[in-house]
Amino acid sequence: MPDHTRPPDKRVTIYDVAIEADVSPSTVSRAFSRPSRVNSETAERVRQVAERLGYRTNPLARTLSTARTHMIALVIADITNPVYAEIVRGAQEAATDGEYTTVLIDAQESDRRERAAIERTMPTVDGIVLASSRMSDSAIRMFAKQRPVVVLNRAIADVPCLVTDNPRGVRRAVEHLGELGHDHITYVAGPEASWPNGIRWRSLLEAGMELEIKVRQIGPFSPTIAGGERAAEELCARPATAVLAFNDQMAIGLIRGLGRRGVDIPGDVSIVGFDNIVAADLVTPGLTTVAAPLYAEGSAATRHLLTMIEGAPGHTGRPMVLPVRLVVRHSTAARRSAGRARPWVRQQPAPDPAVPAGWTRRFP
Amino acid sequence: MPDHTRPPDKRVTIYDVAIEADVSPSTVSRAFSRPSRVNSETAERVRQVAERLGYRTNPLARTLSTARTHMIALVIADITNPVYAEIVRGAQEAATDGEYTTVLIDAQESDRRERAAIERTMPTVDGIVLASSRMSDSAIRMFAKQRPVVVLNRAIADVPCLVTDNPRGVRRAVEHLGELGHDHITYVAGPEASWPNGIRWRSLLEAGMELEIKVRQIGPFSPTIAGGERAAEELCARPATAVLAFNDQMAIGLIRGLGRRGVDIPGDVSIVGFDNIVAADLVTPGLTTVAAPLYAEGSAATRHLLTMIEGAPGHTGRPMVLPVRLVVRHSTAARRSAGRARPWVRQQPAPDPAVPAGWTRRFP
DNA sequence: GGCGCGACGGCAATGGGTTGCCATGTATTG
DNA sequence: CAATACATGGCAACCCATTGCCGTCGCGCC
Repeated sequence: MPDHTRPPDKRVTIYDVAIEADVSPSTVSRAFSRPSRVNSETAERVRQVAERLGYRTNPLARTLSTARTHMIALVIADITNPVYAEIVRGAQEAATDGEYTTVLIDAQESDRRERAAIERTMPTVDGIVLASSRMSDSAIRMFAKQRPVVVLNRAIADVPCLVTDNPRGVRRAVEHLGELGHDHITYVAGPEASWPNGIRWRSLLEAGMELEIKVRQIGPFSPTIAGGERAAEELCARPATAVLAFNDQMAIGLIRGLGRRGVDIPGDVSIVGFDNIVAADLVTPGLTTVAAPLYAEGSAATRHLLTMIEGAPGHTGRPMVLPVRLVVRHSTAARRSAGRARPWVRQQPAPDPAVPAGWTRRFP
Repeated sequence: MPDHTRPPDKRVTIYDVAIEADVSPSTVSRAFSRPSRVNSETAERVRQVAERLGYRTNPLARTLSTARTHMIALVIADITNPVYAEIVRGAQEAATDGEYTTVLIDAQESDRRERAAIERTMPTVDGIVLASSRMSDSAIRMFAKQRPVVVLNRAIADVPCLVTDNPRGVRRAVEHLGELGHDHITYVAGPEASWPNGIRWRSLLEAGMELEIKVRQIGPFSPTIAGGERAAEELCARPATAVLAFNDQMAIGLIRGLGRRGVDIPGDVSIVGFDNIVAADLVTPGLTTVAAPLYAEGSAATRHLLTMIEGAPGHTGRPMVLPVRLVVRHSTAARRSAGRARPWVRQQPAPDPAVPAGWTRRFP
């Protein structure tokens, strides 16, 4: 029969179980945390009593003596960017498998916020996965000294890193554009603090060199749709026939921004993005983009972090690299004219179909 | 000068500060946790010593005696659904303002996972925000007995709830469709375990009754783009001229699924969604949808949770309700013919523009 | 029989703040 | 001036599980 005497708000502790099972609290503790250290019959009895009393080990108390919280922090640059959804999922799955809980930190693309949040959270987590950090290398190294850290999408000496194969991704994109007859590619840059931004540009320089395709850069712009739309403005001043955007959100912004100005995609300009977010398949035209195994990124980074927390040394040589692939959709096409890039023909943009008065056209 | 004698791996505790400041540990503790309880000069001195020694209060230790972890759990149905991004952001912002840390739990649309994750996390958080829970009312009530809980997008008696004004949203959508000449609306249902799904359908019934518009329902389907595409198949068997989808993702799936079958949107069918996710503005045609103040939802729910954690009673009357508004884009239009719904003219779907051989057409 | 060893379980310290209660000293009030 | 109130700070118990160390006991071996 259930125990109605004990006030229900009082937690059951190992001491309660100890009294009931007629052993010492340490035995109860050991019965759970190191069963091999106690006679199996005793352990069984303790477990039964614990069950009967509804004992649940208090993770907070455990934390205090073991100095392990069984929590990890996952820091992402911008939760609004759908790339992170799959990364988060992969990380959570891996963490849960290892009996760890994930604390998500959204840095909102801000170095300052990121640092502040990590500093606040650091004491309560056993390790950190930094996905696309905007902090400086030295800041990251500092954190890495205090806790196990795995860095995603960035290579930093002496810190375990996991990156996608940006050079190959860029190379594939450039080859693709080259095959379509493009001999100039404009890179639309994302945040300067973003490591992938740097490596993508450098990879583009290199690929351009090898394949004899001229490259140039505009930006930086915010890595968002709005950022891409701003880039579209700028691009109008210096037209291009092929564009490689830092990420899909910017590429989508470009498609929209250029589209509104009457530029035909892919007729006038071919556009390639990075990430293969869901929306890449939703815009018109569908966006050609370099896809990365997002789920695997989150999962692998987290698994590696957990081994480090368990005491493994942490893979600090060259970064582990994950493969990418080019997904071709409809935002890229053969170059229309073989001559020099000519100013775009400004067509009349399609007029906005009438909307009943009184209805909001766009949500601000 | 810095202290080089103390081993660097040893944390500075209140005891160290106490000795150095020549007060008792309790005074140090109070200097930080209840400054009013100690002379301001003493407090200042303690703070300076603490600063000099690099003391940082250990949240884990605090946790053990106060039984407050200063963490809350935010449970969302599917991190892949962009609606949650803004909700998460609002929640995080509010939590951070209140010095709380957020643990994100992605239930992956599964009742079972959701329960399991909450049970695991419960002991380490002070409260829970349930955004679009798929659990049963009774399960939620059970959790609510153990910890402060605020429920988002759902109304449950005796549990503080926050909902958006679904009836009004539906009403607006129906009025809009009515003005466009539609006299039949098909509701494409989402998960049965989703509360908004139920209320939206009921609201539609009611609005239809009042405005003399016939309604019917198909589904349920998964609340994803894929789900919407499946719904499109089914819809082809029983054509409609106006569709209200459970959410934007399904609506987008419908647009694509129907589009592929040569159905003209909005010419043949008008489609309205819910949520106003970013992608609603990206698809062609742009999706008319009912927008909710997502950031405010997350923020308000969290703020309310924090007051409950601080001891406030929790608003358990009728749920608090947040306003919505209809965002009209291009997926809705005047009904083409005034007669009965006629079978759709199956146009030839636009052929897929050629793609260089060897390139992946779509990322699986 | 004597010695050594392993299995088992208990004691008590530990982790780092928090807080109820009491002691002291100062300020206020009648 | 006595009496009460308040401000301040210390003591020690407490939160709860973990773990190093030690004692006991039984068994096996020489």
